[in-house]
Amino acid sequence: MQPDAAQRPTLADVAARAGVSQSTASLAFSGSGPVSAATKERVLAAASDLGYAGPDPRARSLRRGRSGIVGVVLEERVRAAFLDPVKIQMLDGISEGIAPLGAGLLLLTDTGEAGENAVSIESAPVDAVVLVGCSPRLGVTIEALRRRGIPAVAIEGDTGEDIPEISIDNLQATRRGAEYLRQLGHTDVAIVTLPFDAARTRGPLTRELLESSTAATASQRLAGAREIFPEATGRAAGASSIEEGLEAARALLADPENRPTAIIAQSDLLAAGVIQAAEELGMQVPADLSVLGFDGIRVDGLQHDLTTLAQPSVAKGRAAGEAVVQMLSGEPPASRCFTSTLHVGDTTAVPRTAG
Amino acid sequence: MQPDAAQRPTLADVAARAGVSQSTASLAFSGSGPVSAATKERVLAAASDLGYAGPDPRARSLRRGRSGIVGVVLEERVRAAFLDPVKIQMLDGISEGIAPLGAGLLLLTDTGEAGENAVSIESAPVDAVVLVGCSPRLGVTIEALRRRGIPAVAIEGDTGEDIPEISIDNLQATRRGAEYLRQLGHTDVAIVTLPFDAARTRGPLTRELLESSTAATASQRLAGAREIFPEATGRAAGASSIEEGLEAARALLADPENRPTAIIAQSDLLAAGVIQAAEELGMQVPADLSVLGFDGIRVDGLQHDLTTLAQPSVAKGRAAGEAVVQMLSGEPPASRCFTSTLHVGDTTAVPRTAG
DNA sequence: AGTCTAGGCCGAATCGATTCGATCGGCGAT
DNA sequence: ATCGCCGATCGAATCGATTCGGCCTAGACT
Repeated sequence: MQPDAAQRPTLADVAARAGVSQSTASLAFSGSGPVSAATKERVLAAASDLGYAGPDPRARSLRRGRSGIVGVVLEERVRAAFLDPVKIQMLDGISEGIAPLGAGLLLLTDTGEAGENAVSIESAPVDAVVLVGCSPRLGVTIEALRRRGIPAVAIEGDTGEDIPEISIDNLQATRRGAEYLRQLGHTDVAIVTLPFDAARTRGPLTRELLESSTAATASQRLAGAREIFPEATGRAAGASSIEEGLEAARALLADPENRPTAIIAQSDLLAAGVIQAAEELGMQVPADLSVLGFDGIRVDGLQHDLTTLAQPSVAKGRAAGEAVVQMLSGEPPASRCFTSTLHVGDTTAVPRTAG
Repeated sequence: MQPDAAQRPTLADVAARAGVSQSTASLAFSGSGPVSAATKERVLAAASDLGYAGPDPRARSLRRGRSGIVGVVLEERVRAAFLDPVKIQMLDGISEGIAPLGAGLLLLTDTGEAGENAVSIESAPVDAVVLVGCSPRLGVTIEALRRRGIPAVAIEGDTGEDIPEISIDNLQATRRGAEYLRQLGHTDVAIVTLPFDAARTRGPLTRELLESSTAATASQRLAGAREIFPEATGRAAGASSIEEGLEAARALLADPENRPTAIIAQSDLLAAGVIQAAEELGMQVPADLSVLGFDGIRVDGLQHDLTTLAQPSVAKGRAAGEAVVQMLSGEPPASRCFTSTLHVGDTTAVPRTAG
């Protein structure tokens, strides 16, 4: 084993030294039971002598059946989530929402890869989890949680199950944004979407791709756009990032003869990439190309005030955290749907009349 | 208990149904032992029938002595850490560094408040922890970890113990920045520091405050500045935030007759606050006041290109994660010290010659 | 053909604490 | 004075899995 095989003292050792039974010693620590002040002090003194650091959380949680940990399932590498301001805001909100529990936040990813020693969703000592983001693997994850009997709440995920969902008006919001573009006079609009499937397939919006979609957010936002522009096509990005937006937009704008006058991006980061691509090609935003984002974050380094659909990310996280608290206290949790607002910045304008 | 008292199946149930012993069933799951393919399949089938979701992580970690979780101790509320870009970058690096473990990342705070059910540093099922940031409570925390026998690595914390430390050249870097200010011609320089003590005392840099300092980072950076400007004084902020920088700078610039020509802020966020305060007072940066930051992050909304000491935050986190991996595999971990570089932006200039 | 070997499986101890039910004085009430 | 009750404490079962040592049997080697 470990080189420092010097056995750490256990509650039994402490009890023995204090001359009380193990059960009494336990009571002295947890405080959940009648113990005389004198005895308690004696136990604490013995613990101090022995360098006992308090009950082992592993044993405690085995016995109690609760670990005091809430899992947060991110759909991607932790690193990627940290780079996404929306995720950070949600995490922030979640941490605020579960504060009354005093529980820790365990970051997990939904990649499906489970190493030998790895802590995955299938095997993490959590009392509840919050599913963050529209992960394509949602179904599998939920099934695993159900089997383990772990309560869950989803943020932006069409679970189709009995787990509460915290969402926003993806379809209506996008429709509102699209409508704004139409009012400005746009008719030729392209879309850069979030990933649709588990493989995060990048490329044109083929019918197969859409039909195989497991990502509700991307589908809903697309549907909202198509209620206004039924013919609109575009490309799916491999993630919500500036880089992916750049790549998708390069493809959409490749042919100078045949460019849309506006691009609807399903996230602000994608929108930032789109703008970058347009400027690379010598186009001006919004004169030559209007760009609509989604999220309402500030994109670092972006010189524009993005026209976008601002969603209350922190509030979503907080609501999810509160739902967790409710579930753990036995109350039936409620789903909630928040509303996004259209922020008009300087990346949208009347289209330049085509020649 | 829980309303869903329908007992979840245990390994024993699975074993019984498969007609094998519990030990064999365990082997079938963990794969660490000789089990015939047929038996293994039978066990797995039984598990599937019963809806068994795999070994309970709580029991497993009690027996194995490892939880597969690495704790990250933040010196403040999780929320605050999420708002600090430096922290996020470090988290990012840590997650990258511990990737080979496949371990989860548990976010913990070092506030010392331990509620009834709360998971604190004293009682979290972690295999190791990374102490992030220069928490004034470091000593107490480390003592608790030592008693529990949990290996730790500190980022920016003078532990004075045998735990490895990942740091940067705080003193030398600040001296370099201060030297640059002196070369520009500044002689009257004030300093806005990070908190020195557990109470995060805000206010003038009194001798008592400095002597009671438990925060190495603040002390080192101050020492570096004073090697160039021995007489420099200033104020301690209550945290690394724009708000705190604003408040400290308001005090330092309160008297129009007696203003420094430059302010050294111990973080970029503080520097942003300083700039804001100066502009509030009608001063121009850098014409009326030079401002030097520390960190090298991009501060959202800041219109300046801050002159600052850029530190490799991600690399620090990654190094810490790697050190954790080493410690858990028994190797003696090594401390590392990274180097910061002076980035000259547009917030520093030759001082306006005093009347 | 006899013995040795090793794979495959089982029993039981163990990890460290929590908690239910029982025991035992001592004290207030009748 | 006695009954009953309550607070303090103890014993022992329990949480759910891992793992060490031992046993059995079939195949291999001489």
